[in-house]
Amino acid sequence: MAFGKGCHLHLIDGSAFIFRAYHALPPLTRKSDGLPIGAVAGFCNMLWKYIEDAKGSDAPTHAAVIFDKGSHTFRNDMYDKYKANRDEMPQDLRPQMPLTREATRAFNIACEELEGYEADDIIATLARQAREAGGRVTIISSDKDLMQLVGGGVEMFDAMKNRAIGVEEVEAKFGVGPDRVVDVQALAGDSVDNIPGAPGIGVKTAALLINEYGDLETLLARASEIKQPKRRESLVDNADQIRLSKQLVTLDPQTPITFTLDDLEIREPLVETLLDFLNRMEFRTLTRRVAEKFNAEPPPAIEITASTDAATPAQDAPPITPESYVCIRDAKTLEKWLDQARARGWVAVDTETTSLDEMQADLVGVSLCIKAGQAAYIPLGHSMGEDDLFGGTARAEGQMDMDAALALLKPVLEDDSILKIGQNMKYDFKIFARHGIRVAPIDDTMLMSYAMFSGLHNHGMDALSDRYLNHQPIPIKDLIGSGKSQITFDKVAIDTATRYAAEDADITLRLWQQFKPRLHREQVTTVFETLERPMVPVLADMEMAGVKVDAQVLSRMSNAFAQKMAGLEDEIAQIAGTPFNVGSPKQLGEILFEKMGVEGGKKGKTGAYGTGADVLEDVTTLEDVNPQAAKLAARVLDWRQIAKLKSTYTDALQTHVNPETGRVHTSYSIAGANTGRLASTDPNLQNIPVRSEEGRRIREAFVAGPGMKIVSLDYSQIELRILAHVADLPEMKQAFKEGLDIHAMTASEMFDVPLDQMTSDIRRKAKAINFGVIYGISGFGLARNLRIPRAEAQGFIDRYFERFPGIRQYMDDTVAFAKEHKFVQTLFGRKIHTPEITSKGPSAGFAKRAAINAPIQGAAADIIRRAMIRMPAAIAGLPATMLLQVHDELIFEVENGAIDDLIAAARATMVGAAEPVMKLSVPLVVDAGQGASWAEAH
DNA sequence: AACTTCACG
DNA sequence: GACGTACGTGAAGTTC
Repeated sequence: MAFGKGCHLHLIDGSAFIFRAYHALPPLTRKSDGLPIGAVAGFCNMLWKYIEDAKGSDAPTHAAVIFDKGSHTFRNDMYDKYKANRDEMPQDLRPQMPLTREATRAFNIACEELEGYEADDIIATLARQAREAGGRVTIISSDKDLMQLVGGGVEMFDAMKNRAIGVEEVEAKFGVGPDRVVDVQALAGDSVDNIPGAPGIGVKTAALLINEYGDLETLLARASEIKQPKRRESLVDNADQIRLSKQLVTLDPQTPITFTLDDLEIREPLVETLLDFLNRMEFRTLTRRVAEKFNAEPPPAIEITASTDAATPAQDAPPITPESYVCIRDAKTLEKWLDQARARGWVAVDTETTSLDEMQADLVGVSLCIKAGQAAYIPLGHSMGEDDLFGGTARAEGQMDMDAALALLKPVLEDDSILKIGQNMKYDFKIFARHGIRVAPIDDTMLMSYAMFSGLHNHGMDALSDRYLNHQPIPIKDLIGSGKSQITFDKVAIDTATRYAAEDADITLRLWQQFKPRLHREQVTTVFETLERPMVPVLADMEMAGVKVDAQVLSRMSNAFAQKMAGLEDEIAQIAGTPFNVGSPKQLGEILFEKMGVEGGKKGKTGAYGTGADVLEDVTTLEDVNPQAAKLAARVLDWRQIAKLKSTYTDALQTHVNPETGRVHTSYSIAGANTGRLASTDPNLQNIPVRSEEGRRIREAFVAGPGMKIVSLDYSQIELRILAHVADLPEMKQAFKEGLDIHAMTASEMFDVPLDQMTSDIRRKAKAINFGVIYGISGFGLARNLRIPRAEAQGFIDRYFERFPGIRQYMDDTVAFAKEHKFVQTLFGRKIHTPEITSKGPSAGFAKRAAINAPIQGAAADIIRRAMIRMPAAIAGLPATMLLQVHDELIFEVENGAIDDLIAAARATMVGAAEPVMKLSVPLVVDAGQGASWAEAH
């Protein structure tokens, strides 16, 4: 079809795709030969996503990917410094360039480039031709240099933000229409491309001038009339340079291309060619996806031969074949399998249940694996798929009696000489514990992965299997469905369940065989054995104990909150002049910043006004300017606080009270947070309110049983103490040894104020700085936190570094270490990987601060883990139970008569938790509290 | 499912 | 001249 009216041309900025892919991904290499391949992988994924996304109602009729060719263009002949400040192309990107062209052709998309011209010029030429032919054009790019082309049927599309860029967006960015963009760019220049422009004039000023004088030539002609001396001189003195800049930024719409628009017509991918290319690149996931999409058979995976990578599955491991798994239906067969486990000394174990909540889940079956490929499933609680006449479910045929099977399993699961291997063993541990079996000893592939790879990827079975076994397990959704029609596992047919469940045990064993030797190579065996694995029984016991929560107290609070909210809603509707959903930030933003005319509303990346608490607090100060809005903001803040307390706490907590135990049982994820911290879920009991008076009252509902009290012990300033130790800060260490107020001491050092003349405001500032340092301080962040000018904040930081030179050293050393090794380490050897540390752009800043914070937050996490692991022995014999951990705090339930003993024993354990492996140069201090509720104990 | 907001250390 | 930043989490509600 000839290009013409009604046609729609997509032009993809290929170089932008490549660089985005390169910087977004870690430096991946092809497994078989180590060829750098990350950018190609990202590029292919982006192209694939583009193709999928472009299939909508506004689908293109023609499309092409346009690349830059070489680095020398006609602009270099005009100006030899053009793009001269660009870094050389990274070494590992260079060999990927031709592959991106090959990839484009493999997807059967037109692929064009032209010697001596930039991709932007070709795009300009094609856009012009398409417009002249009466068609429409969409440029897939967010490059500002292309914005001059927008308008009259040409628009841009930012594929990352999923956002169209039309005339309005261009005007928002440059302050002028697309036809004057080059004038503004000529004046403002561009440090990235080394366009000189007019010194001292940026986009804002340039737009102002162009809007006033109409265009660049008029402006330059009348430059002498400009009042501001700086601007006038800059324009008068640099007129030639500005004209040159304009030539440099203006795209050439007449490049001598040798193809026509008709050549760019959309073509279906040639499936075989495409799959062959993807397979040669060894992109497993994408190959599979593409094959699935076209219902094609994926080509046989490339054989990996010359690899020393431990990720290569053992040569002798048979392929994973779910059809070969055994279903154990009688005692004799089970005994045979258990004998195998006894003979080998290990067995991989996995349980299937009816729920993810271990406290409510019923056991449905157990799977075992004793050797890669040799796995079995023991169905124990399967029912018929359909309900019977009486609304109950009949037990499925061919299953062992549950008690009989567990009686055979128990001696093996509790046998000291047989290692039980699991993936996320805490889950199975709890299931078995509810049947009177304490599984030990254990290994856990999830925790092994966490010890070795924290920060690199998550540690779920699907991710590990895909990554380390090159195998995608049967998705659970295939068995039980999803959403409303989801069924419980006991309803799954036994033969289907056998394939799924035994596969999990098989995968777990294979992962374990691969990980076990690698723990040593990665030098994290001690971390795994002293900080990860022992947490499993400790946390399982805490979770099973649960904490008593008085639902009546919560219910009363919920009712009170509901009344208060209703009152506030009425008041808010009245101030706004119209009722609206107060819980909708979008509606609130529109009312505040449009209807009520509050100025300075800032839109986020989705185009919605920000209405966070800090923004609303600023609005409340506008009493004189806009009293109605100030009042509205204040009421909304009140409403928000109560709504949060009600929905997240007083309402939700009630639903988490277990009907059998009358207590709330959280679940801790051991491998959730990168730094070694735990995370609490379902419900999260690590973020129960405390900072506000109203919120703190929720803790009154966390109570002790009759004759008992809640006891709380928390580390005082543990992260600052660790910082003082690792960064070697003599003044701070001394202050901790003397038991001084550390924030007051910091303030005194920094602001030269004697301790006896300290004010709370100065101390507050020092406290914010102390925290800031732990987080990888920046002037901007501190300024925002303290609500002071940025320059002042920067002054504080400079002074802090001057007074505590060890800090700067620590930060520099940590970042340098991270850059060299791609991980950082805690005092106890825990590794936290920081793959982003070498990336460019904003993510580099994030990675840096995370790298600075991780060893400190991580060491604190290590220390409380050590205390928790020792705690059961330390308090054995006392009528006390450890219930909760909140990062630096442990909460116990203790009989009244044993409170002092408990505090003494637990405090000693916590204070000495770093020893004997680590002798800190600062003391650890533990504060204790007690009471009828958590509110009183804290 | 993504985004925004807000609770904690 | 402009941009975009404090570290680590989980849950609820709205919007698409």
